[in-house]
Amino acid sequence: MADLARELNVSMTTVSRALSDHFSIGPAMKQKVLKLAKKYNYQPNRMASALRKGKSKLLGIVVPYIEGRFFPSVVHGIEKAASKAGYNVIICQSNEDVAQERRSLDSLLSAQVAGVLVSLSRTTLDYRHFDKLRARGVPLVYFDRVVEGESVNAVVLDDREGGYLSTRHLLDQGCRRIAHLAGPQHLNIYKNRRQGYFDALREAGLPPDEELIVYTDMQQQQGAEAMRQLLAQPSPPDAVFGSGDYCAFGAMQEAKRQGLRVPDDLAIAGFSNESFTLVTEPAITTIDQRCEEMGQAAVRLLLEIIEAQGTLFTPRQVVLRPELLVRPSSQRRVEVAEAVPVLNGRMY
Amino acid sequence: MADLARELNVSMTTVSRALSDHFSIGPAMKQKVLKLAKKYNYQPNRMASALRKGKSKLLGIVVPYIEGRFFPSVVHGIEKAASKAGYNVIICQSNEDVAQERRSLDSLLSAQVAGVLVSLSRTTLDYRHFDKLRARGVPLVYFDRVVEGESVNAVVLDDREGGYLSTRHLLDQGCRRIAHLAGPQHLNIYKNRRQGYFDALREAGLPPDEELIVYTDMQQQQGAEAMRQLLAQPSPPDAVFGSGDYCAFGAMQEAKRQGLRVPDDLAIAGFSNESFTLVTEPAITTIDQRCEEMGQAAVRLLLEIIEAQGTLFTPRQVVLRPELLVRPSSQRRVEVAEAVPVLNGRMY
DNA sequence: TTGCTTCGCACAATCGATTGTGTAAAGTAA
DNA sequence: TTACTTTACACAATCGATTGTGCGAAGCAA
Repeated sequence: MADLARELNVSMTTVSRALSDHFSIGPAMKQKVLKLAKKYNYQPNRMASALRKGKSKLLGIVVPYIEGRFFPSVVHGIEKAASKAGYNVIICQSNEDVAQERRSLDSLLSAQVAGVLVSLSRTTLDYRHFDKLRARGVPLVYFDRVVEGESVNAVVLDDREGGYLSTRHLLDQGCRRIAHLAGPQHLNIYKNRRQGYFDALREAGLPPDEELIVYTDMQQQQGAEAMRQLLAQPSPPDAVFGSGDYCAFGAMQEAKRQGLRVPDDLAIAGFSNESFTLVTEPAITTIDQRCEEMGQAAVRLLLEIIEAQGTLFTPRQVVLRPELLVRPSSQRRVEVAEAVPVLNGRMY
Repeated sequence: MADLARELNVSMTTVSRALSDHFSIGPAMKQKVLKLAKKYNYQPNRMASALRKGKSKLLGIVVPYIEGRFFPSVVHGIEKAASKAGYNVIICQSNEDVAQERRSLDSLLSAQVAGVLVSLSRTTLDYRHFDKLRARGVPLVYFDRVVEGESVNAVVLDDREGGYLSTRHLLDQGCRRIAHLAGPQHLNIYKNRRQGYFDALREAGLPPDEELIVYTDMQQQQGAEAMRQLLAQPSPPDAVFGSGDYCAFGAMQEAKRQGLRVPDDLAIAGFSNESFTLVTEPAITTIDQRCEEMGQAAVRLLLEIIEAQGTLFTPRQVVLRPELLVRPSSQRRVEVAEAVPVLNGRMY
């Protein structure tokens, strides 16, 4: 910037203000500065700017990990929306570990991020480390795995609705003994999926049966294990709603291994729309989580808060509607033309 | 920092030097400063530090996208290694578009990153925009999709070896007319996979047959289309080596649709170890790309260059060995016990 | 005690951009 | 022409941490 100022025989003040379109700079001068800046391909030092202004153009993300289908897609959406708004994103993985989550937050704070997007680690039971953000005036938006309540900003999928839609669909297929593979209940998402399951059953006049609910850590093996358990019961289920695709798949494998036909003897539905659900045989009915929209919605909300800095901002919770994807693993009633499944993931 | 200095009745100089363990500060004072810093939970402003020192603790990543299996896993490895070394990573997506790749670089430069990791966009044919990095003294390491040559730092999978291993394996299974679904040849990875295919054929004394090579954009549909084309030939192939899992899967679907048995009538091998390859029927033989190792290796190399700043650093190319994963889609000879496939992806 | 080295710390400039305040010059109204 | 407003820009302080230089005090040998 000093070079530009020298060459134009003006002060750095003028250059700075010309570049930021300040009213006190004449249009002629603005043009000259802009042209020269382009000529020299001038790029402002954002650190210096951030230091002086106290606000950077950086957003922080803290996710449990960047693998599988869900988080990468959300991050994809976040980065897309953020870069469109002129922000860069710093990404941190908590690896499902509170301590690392805490460290990530510290790291983001010292990097002077303008705001933070968080999806809680599985081991986070105490939320005090997030207070530091508030104390420093750094806006926070949770997504997917959130702290529940009216006082936080959050973007979530309506997991209850997802659980409801899946269970309702299984009921519609004529299933009456629907088992549920539940996930860790301290995470809002799994709790809500289970709630949706309950709601659909109640609506159908079926009493919930604790025998039909198995708590798992969502892994494929545990799904298989749960299935063994369920099939050993005197009156085994005629359908399974898994809180995740991996455990649903494990359950399906075990059922097939034991000679059951899917969906005729046992209908199966999962959750998350993992890409592999499309290529299993049969393809697994699942719930799409609107990953990319979730990322974009989270960024929109965060930027809104950032722009409202100073003003009081009433915390808001954005709820996205899940989409039920009906596939052969649960389709008992309607005989559909066998569609060739097309993976819409990225090829490589 | 000013607060600490005031409370201890020393200068900020002393505080700063005590915290960075400078020799000119006495051990007693160091202890006092450290203790007070801990008490007040002091966190240095990394922007200010970076501004003064001219070097930040930020690394930039530019990838085509963050979806599918490959890039998220690499990014996962990068973030893991970087955070262990005290760095944060800023992530940018080029969306397979040169213009956006260019913008991403500018953005990272103005964020004053200490180094950049790049995987080229599919549309990048001209590499001049990377010169700006060199001009500004910002180290650059390419990974996977690289600019070829001895003069750049790069971490790649030995794609040629991968292609060789796959083709060799198919030959070992008794296949003699092995088709190849090739990818865009201006990307090193696809060119090399094809080269490995050629090498294996030559080694086996088989002349390459242009009729058996179909150029695709790696999508599932194009794989199916290619298969139709190949099966319509007078002497159709008895095996297919796809440059990617998606197109290999497309090919397999089409073959099955036309009544061929896999692997008996047609053996199939893909590339990338996409998670879905484990659950197709039959599961698809593929090549694991060592995604996470690639990310970690790239960070190691980049940090080495950063630390060697000033010193002359001879560009280095790191080559990772691919791993052939033999699965039923290509296993003609040996009858193996049917293993239950276990997805080791992240559940959700 | 003198002279010299070493230790421990402070002063002040610096990184690059921003911004409140001050001030000429130009323009306007009376 | 005088008085006043507006325009266009410069000065200098500032954000928070770092660092070359300088200086007093303590330690040591002679």
